[in-house]
Amino acid sequence: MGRSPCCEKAHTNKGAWTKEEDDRLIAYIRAHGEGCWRSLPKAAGLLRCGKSCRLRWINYLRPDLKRGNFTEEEDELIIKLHSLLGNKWSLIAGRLPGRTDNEIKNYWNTHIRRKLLSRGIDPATHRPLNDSSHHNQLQESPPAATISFAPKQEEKDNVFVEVKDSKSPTSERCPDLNLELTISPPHHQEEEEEEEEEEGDDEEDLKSIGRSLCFACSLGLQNSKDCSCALDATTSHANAASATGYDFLGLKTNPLDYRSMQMKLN
DNA sequence: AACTGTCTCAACCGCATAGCG
DNA sequence: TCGCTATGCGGTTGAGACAGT
Repeated sequence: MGRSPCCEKAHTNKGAWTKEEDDRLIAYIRAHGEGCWRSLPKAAGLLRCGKSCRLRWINYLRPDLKRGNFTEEEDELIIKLHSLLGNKWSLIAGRLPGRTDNEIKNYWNTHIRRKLLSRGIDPATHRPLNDSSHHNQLQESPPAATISFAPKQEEKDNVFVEVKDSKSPTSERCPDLNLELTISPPHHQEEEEEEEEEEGDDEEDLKSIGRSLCFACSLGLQNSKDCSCALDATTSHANAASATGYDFLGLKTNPLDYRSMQMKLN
């Protein structure tokens, strides 16, 4: 037995939305706000399931959507974020105000994938296509654990961003994406990659995380009494702040800021 | 003009998980 | 603690637009 359907399919419309349906949905959300998607269709007089309403609103009707071509800067940001986060489209969308996860996912699949391939880069792994030394990592989702991206030329003398993700194909300790950022001096990426190919188990992941932050800090509890960072308190806590996403990629915003956006309804 | 192949993107589907009683 | 429901997410599909022949 499968799970029961999310709605009474016999009495719901499917497919493209009509102008009238859009108007009804917009009018209802303006009056009552988002939420209660299950009951919304009935209340709004729509013959749609709640999921469909939610998707239509989020991906198409929301007033804060940009709805234009992606800029070159957005392209590059998406590529960087994808190399760090993998196919976590909603997290990526959280970094691109006015863009939806669906839009970015489509754009990735239709444009950016091709762009990377034309550059000779595997869009799944963000490594050179002919880089056979990493063939074991050729998979649909990029290796989300311990990903580093090389700084651009002009960034090489600056800090180097390294991401530790405890949810990865090789370590499934935590059910939620838990990005832990550390900032360290520039180092030799090649060396580290070789080292990690040999390690590759949870214990080693934990060790490498522990080098930068204590457990409390890695959870974002940098003011906790449990903090036991051996490192200089100031710098380690600055790192912890970056781990919680305050300055992720220099954007200084909350990773999920779009979710907390106030609806700007007229 | 008609046909065919390709591309794009809105929408759907199913699963995971948070929240609640 | 358990079971159920609602919501969110990522993968996939398919209709329509467009380009090429």
